[in-house]
Amino acid sequence: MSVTIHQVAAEAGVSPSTVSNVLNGRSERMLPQTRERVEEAIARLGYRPNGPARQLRTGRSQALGLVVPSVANPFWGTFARHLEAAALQAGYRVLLCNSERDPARERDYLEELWADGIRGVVLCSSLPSLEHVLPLVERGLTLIAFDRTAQAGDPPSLVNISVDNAVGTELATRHLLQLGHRRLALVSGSLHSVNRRARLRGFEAALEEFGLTAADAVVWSGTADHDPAAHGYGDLDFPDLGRSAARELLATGRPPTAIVAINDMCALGIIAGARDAGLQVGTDLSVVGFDDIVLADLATPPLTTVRQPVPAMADAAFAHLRAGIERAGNGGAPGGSLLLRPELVVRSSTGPAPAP
Amino acid sequence: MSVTIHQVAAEAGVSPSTVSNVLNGRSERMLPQTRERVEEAIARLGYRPNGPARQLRTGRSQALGLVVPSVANPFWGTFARHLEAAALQAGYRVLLCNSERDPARERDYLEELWADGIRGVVLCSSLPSLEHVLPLVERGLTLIAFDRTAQAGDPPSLVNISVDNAVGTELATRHLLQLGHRRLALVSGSLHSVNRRARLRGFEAALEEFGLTAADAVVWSGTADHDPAAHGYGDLDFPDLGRSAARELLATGRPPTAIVAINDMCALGIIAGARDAGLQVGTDLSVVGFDDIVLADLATPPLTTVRQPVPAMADAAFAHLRAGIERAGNGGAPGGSLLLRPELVVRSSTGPAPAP
DNA sequence: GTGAAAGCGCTAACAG
DNA sequence: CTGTTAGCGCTTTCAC
Repeated sequence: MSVTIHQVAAEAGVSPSTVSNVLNGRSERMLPQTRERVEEAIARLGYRPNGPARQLRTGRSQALGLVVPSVANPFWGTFARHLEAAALQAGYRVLLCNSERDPARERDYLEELWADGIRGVVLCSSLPSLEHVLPLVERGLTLIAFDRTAQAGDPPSLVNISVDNAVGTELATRHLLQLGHRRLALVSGSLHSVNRRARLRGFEAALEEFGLTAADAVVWSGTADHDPAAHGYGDLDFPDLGRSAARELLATGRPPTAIVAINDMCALGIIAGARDAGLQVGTDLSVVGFDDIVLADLATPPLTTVRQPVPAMADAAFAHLRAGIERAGNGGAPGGSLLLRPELVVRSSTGPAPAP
Repeated sequence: MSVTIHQVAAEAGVSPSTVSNVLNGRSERMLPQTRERVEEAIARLGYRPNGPARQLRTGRSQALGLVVPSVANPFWGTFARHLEAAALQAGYRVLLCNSERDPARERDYLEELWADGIRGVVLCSSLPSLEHVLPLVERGLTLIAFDRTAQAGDPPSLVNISVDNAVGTELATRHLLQLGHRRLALVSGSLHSVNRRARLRGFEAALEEFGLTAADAVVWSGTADHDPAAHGYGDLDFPDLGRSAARELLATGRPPTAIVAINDMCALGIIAGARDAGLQVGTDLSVVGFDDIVLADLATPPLTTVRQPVPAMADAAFAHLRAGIERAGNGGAPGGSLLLRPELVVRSSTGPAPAP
C-alpha cells in the first residue's frame, strides 16, 4: 500500500528505529552520514509518516479542534482562517465543526474530537454555562472558550478569549450620543449569552454617562421566534432578527433615531428593514454594527461598526491552546479571561441626529 | 488513560472481539442478550472507540477533506456547512482546509490528508490543470473537483461537480438584454480558471442571441494587481476587483449601463464603486451577481443574482465521495462532470435601461 | 551509534 | 455463537 518506515530503513540500510529517530529530530545520536542516507531514502521513496499510527503510539495528535456556531457567518469564517494560519505555522491542523449554537452538538463534537485523539479545542460558544463540556475538561481536554468571559461556575483552569464587549458597545453608543442622538435602541436578540449581556452593559454604561436612563432607550431582545439560538439555524437568522426589529421599532410612535446592533449581520438586516420603511440610513437613522466583517465596508451605506481584532484573537487562542496541550497534565494552568480591546470604525451608517 | 475495548469486554463478561462485533454492527452473530450486556457495559463505562487505532487497523478514516479557497468568503462557508451536514448524517466528519487558491497549498494539504488516512477529498479549485494533485489520485485518493468541469488532461475517473456556469451568465445577461440594456460589461478578473471562462461563454452566447457582437460589450478582466488568484489573499479581493472595475468602466466616455459580475462579492464591490461615482444602482446602472450568498438579499439595493444550488451540490459531492471511497480499488469509477442548473433570482439591482 | 522487541487499541480471520 | 490470535505503522526503552 503506502510506503512504511521499514521500507525506508531497508532502502537506507539502517533499522526502523534509526529512521524514527531522524523523523523525530533526535539526529544528534547518529553519524551525520547516517542521517543523510536516511533522508535521501525518505525523499527517494516519497515517504510520509502515517498519522494514525503515530498518534496511536504517542497519544498525541497534530490536530486541533475548532467549534464555531456556523462558518456561513463570515465572522466565523474569518476567525477560522486566521486560526488555521496560526496553527499551520506550528505544524498543527484544524478540524472545523459547526455547532449551530446547539449545546448538544457542542458536546458531541468535543466527545468525538477527544476520541479522535485531539487534545485541544477552541470552543466558540457564548453560553453562560459550560457544564455540558465539563467532563471533557476533567478528562484532560485543553479547552479555550472563545467569545465568552469567565463565569463563576467555570473550571478553574479555563481560558476565555474574547473582545471586550462592554467597551465595544460603550464606544459605539457614545459615538451615537456624541452625534446628538437621544432616542436609542439596542437590538440584541436573546440575552442568554455572556457576551450579549456584556454588550448590553456597555450600552447602558454609555447612556448613564450622558445622563440618560433606561427609559430613554429600548432594548429589543426579540421573541423566541427571532432568536437564532432558539431554533438552531446557526447565525443565519441575525439578518432576519435585525429586519424584524427595524420593522417593529420604526413603527412605534417615537421611533429611535439610532440603533446599536448586536453584530454586523444583524446591522445589515436593520439597514434592509430601514430601507423597507423608506428611511435613509446615515441621515434619518443611524446604525452601528459589531464585528467588522468583510462586508461591512461594502454595505450601502458603509457600516460604522466595532472591530474585533480577529488576527490577534486567533493568535492568542492558538498560543494558549498550544501551551495547554504541551503542558498536558503538568497541571497548574492559570485560567481566566483575556479581553482584547475593540476599535470603533466610523463609516457612513451613522450621522448627526435629525432635528426633532 | 481512556477506557478501552478490553475493559468493556471484562465488564460485560465477553471477549474483546464480541465487543468489536457489536461496535461494527455484526450483531446477528450473537445472542440478543449478549449484545445487550455489551451495550450496557459500553454505556456504563462511557466507552468511545479510539479513532486512530481503528483507522490504523482498517485503513479507513471516518473523515473527509474539504479544500476551499477561503472560508472567509461566505459562499465557501455556506458550502462547507452543507457538506458537513451531509457527511455528518452518514457518520463522517469533514476536515476543512483553506488553500487561498494556491496550487502548492492544495497539493500539500492533499498530501497531509492522505498521510492522515483520509481517502476522499472535495477540492474546490477551478484551475484548468489538476496535475499538481495527480499523484495522489493515482495512489487511490477519491477526489471530487468542485466548481470546475472536466478537462482533457484530467484523470479519467475524476468527478467534477459544478453549477452550469455558462447557463448562469447566459440567464443573467439575457435578463439584462431583455430589460433593454445594450452596453454591457462583464467584470471577470483573471480568466485563468475553468469556471470563469465558462461564465464568459455564457455572456457571449446571450449577446449573440440578441444580435450583438463582442464590440458592444467589454470584458474587464483586470490586471494582475486585481487578480485574487495572483497574490493569494484568498477570495477577499473580489470586492476590490469590483470596485476598481466600476471606477474604470464608469469613467469611460460611453460607460456600460449594465454589468455582469463574476460573483456576488465582486458585485458588492461594483455597487460600492457605483455609489462612489454617485450612481444609483438599479436605475442608472444595473448589476447582476453570481452565487446568491446570504448577504445578496441584504445588499442595498438587494442584489439580482444567479443562485447556485448549494445544498444539492453539497449532497451530490458527498454522495460521489462516499461512493468513491467505498468502492475503493474495485475500480471502474466513471468520471465526468455534473453540472447543476442555476436559477436567476431577480431583485432590485437590475432595472430597465436608462434612456440614452 | 544502532538495532531488537514490545505494544498503543482495534479488527477480522479463523478456531473452537 | 464466542474467543484466540496476529498484526496495522510507529515510537521508545533497553541491549548491544
